[in-house]
Amino acid sequence: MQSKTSIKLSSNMEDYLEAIVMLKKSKGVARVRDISRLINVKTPSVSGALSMLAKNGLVVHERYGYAELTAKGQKLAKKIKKRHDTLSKFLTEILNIEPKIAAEDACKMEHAISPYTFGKLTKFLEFVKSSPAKGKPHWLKGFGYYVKTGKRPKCVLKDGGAK
Amino acid sequence: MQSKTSIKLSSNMEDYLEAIVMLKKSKGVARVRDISRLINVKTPSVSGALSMLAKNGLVVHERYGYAELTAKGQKLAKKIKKRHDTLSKFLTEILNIEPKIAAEDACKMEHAISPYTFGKLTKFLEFVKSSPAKGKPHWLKGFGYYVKTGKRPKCVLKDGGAK
DNA sequence: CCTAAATGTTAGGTATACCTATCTTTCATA
DNA sequence: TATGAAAGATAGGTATACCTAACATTTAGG
Repeated sequence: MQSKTSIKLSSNMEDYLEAIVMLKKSKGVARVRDISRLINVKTPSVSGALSMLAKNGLVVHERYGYAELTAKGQKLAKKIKKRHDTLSKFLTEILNIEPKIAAEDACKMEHAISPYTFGKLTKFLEFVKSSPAKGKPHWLKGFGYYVKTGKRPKCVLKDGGAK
Repeated sequence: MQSKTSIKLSSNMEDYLEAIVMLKKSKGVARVRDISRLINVKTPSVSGALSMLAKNGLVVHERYGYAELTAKGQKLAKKIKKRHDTLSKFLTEILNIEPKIAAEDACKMEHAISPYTFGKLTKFLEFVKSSPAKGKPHWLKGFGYYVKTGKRPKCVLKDGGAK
């Protein structure tokens, strides 16, 4: 029926899906109560969300039972998680934001990023990580210094020429 | 009444505020019809939004008249615009995303970014722009090369040592 | 095994943010 | 200056995403 192309889920529904994944990983099962605590809503909201997700073929949920992802749900959840992780990594590793704030912001921003921009961000992180420097590349350390002191680091090697 | 501290506006209301600013700048006045066209909603939605914003003291709107920002509305709008511009600049200048896509993504992401993260992003752009190199710093050109070719640029100056 | 607390569901209500249909006002111009 | 088209407002409807209150089921201790 509605399983033709890749479903477009609302931010909220994506959050529920993410919560289920996290709980399965951490507790083995995803219960309504735990989902509600995780995303700070009351249990009736979770019940409603689960029937929504079930209607979309992403979740299986028997009355009074656990929430389980279908294959389709898992596939979607994996995409969502990747987006979250990439954004989170960018915030912590590039912008030097504390993990707690980064996690919060990633949670909100992950719903707003387009596949194209996600791709570019992924490439950017790849590029930074592939630096031949051990740990952070030189310029990124320079950014840390700039944030701390408000001044650019002394230029050991002038960054001028090169195509 | 509710004008005590800085108002927390919904993403949608922020969009209306932005639209008013843009129209004032481009056309001199902000009409309901133009707002509706700009953010792709019907005129009754704009009417509703304007009374909402008026109730919050951000906009003055006489029946059948133009929408005007109050001082408070202008202050808020300026903040929102800055957030938008910063995000947009990051997407275009750092991630090399085409202006059109960048604008769309910035529109969605700007509502999700926290003040803290916004601050860091601002600093990051500052840092990049303050590079002694003419134009983009060397490492950023390297990223462009990496996106195009999938390979790291030949390291003219080995990026290894340095604190 | 049975009951009380925890958990889950259902029903019904609120707020946001849209929409269409209909009515009112404004304004350009014939 | 009268009028019809454009613009704006209002009324009423839909969908999402919450909530509280009340009811049902499960489960863990006594």
